[in-house]
Amino acid sequence: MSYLSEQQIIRRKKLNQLKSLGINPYPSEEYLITDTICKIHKNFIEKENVSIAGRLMRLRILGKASFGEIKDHTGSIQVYFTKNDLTSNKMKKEDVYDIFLKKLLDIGDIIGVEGFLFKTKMNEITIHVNKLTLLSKSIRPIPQVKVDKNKKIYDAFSNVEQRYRMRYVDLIVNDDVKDIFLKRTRIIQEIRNFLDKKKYIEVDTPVLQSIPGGAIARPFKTYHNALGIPLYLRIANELYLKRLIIGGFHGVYEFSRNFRNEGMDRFHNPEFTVLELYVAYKDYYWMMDFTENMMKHIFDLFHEENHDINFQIPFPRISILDAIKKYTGFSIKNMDQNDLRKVCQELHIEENIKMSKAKLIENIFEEKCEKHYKNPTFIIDYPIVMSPLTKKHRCDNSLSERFELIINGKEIANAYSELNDPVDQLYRLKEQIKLSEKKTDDEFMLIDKDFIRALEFGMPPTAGIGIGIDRLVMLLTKNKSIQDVLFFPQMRPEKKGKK
RNA sequence: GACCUGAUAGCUCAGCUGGUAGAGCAUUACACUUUUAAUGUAAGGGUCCUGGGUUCGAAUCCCAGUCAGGUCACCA
Repeated sequence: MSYLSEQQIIRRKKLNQLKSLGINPYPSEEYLITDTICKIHKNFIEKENVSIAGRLMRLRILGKASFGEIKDHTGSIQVYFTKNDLTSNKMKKEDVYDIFLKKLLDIGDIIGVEGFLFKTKMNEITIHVNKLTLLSKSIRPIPQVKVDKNKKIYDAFSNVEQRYRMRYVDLIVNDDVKDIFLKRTRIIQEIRNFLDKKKYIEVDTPVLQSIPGGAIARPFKTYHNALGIPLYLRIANELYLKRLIIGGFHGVYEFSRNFRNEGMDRFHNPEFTVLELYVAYKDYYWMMDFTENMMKHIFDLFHEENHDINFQIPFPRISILDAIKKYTGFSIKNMDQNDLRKVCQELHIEENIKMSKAKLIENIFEEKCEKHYKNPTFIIDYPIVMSPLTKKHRCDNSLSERFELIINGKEIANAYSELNDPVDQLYRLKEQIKLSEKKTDDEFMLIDKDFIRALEFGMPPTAGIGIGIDRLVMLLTKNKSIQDVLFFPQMRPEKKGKK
């Protein structure tokens, strides 16, 4: 047990005093609530009796009367206690105010109050409490954030490390944090509704995979004891959704938690959420139209009023080669690796002999072009070498039928006409391995032969898309770090001995 | 992985060129029956992130480490 602070010791003493007075600080009975705080504010009726429960956020004791503030999941309300009127179960009336309320109750405790509504002379809706019930004792002090009339915040609980490590405290104390996560949930619900209305089927596919496919990334590795085999946490679910399209589903989607064992920064968490959608008999042009409509629907519902991004449709469609030409002056079509390296040198972009054509082109685009696309823009027709799971472009063998949606200079979605030629697919995956083996010989660069087998049975022409949900939520809530849109972002373990 | 910045009371922070640690809120005690950043008086509360070093003396200077944030690198 680590050392306890003075305040923790005091609260533990109070806990024992409560018990010795016959008050259970953690009662098990249901507590009957008649109203939420939000409802009381909306439908105020003078003298109406109410019963609510929540966390005591503030307590101002002024002699024989006191004011407090109680917060539930819908809001906060002022409560008023007087020595004459306050009662509680299992306690003599004369002790309730002087001992229970004044000495044993703490800010942070979860309490239930019954009483009638009135307005103070400051015109604030308040509950005149007749009966006070302790529902859960808090033995650790919460940060005291104060807000004045002008909504100015004092002593905000603002240490980011503590906020992420103790998100529960962050949520108790910082109201705007909860709003971000409620919005995240509503965005996901709205996307789900949109897809369900189109009769696409929400599915679950394996998180534990023996061959981590569908992307190139370092996976997390684990081990199945009974089977005696290594398993990997999925880096993508793409190959499984395509198997379902082969199996006859016309459209499938999954909000996929993916795991990648790579660096972390404000855009990358080791686990993150992607919406993957695959629709049979469609191509990437159709998918662009679809994406535009879905995004517009979501933006109309959720974007902040003062957003400086213009979400008007249609979104411009620009080929990646044109984008590069526009922002660098170089026409890189048909360039080989050597030429591309020269271009990189001239543009002062890092390059080396080990980088593939695909990597070099990607670097040029990311360094010189991506940041210019603030408003939603489709970047289309990526060179085929960059896209091993994508169909060759119908008009140009060197290109693929792929697009990315860029918003605010960041990739939000990645989509293509899915490659359904099993022979070509096998060839391209082998090429991919050749390229990557130059850099690393990690064992996870295996070909998913079952996926090739599935393709051999025939996959309809299919359009697929992956949308980065975390980044979408960041965009719509105007947060600059992925950690702010994840309840529990990944952190290194805390030091031992920390209180 | 590299560089920059930071870590002091429960929370938010101050602490100068080295001299045994301060404020506000919170806590404790007293007063106060309409407060709302309640007020007044008094009190308590610290592994100054950890470990070394320099020094008569280190929160402060130096070295190493831990954790966090930022920038870059990595990342289809």
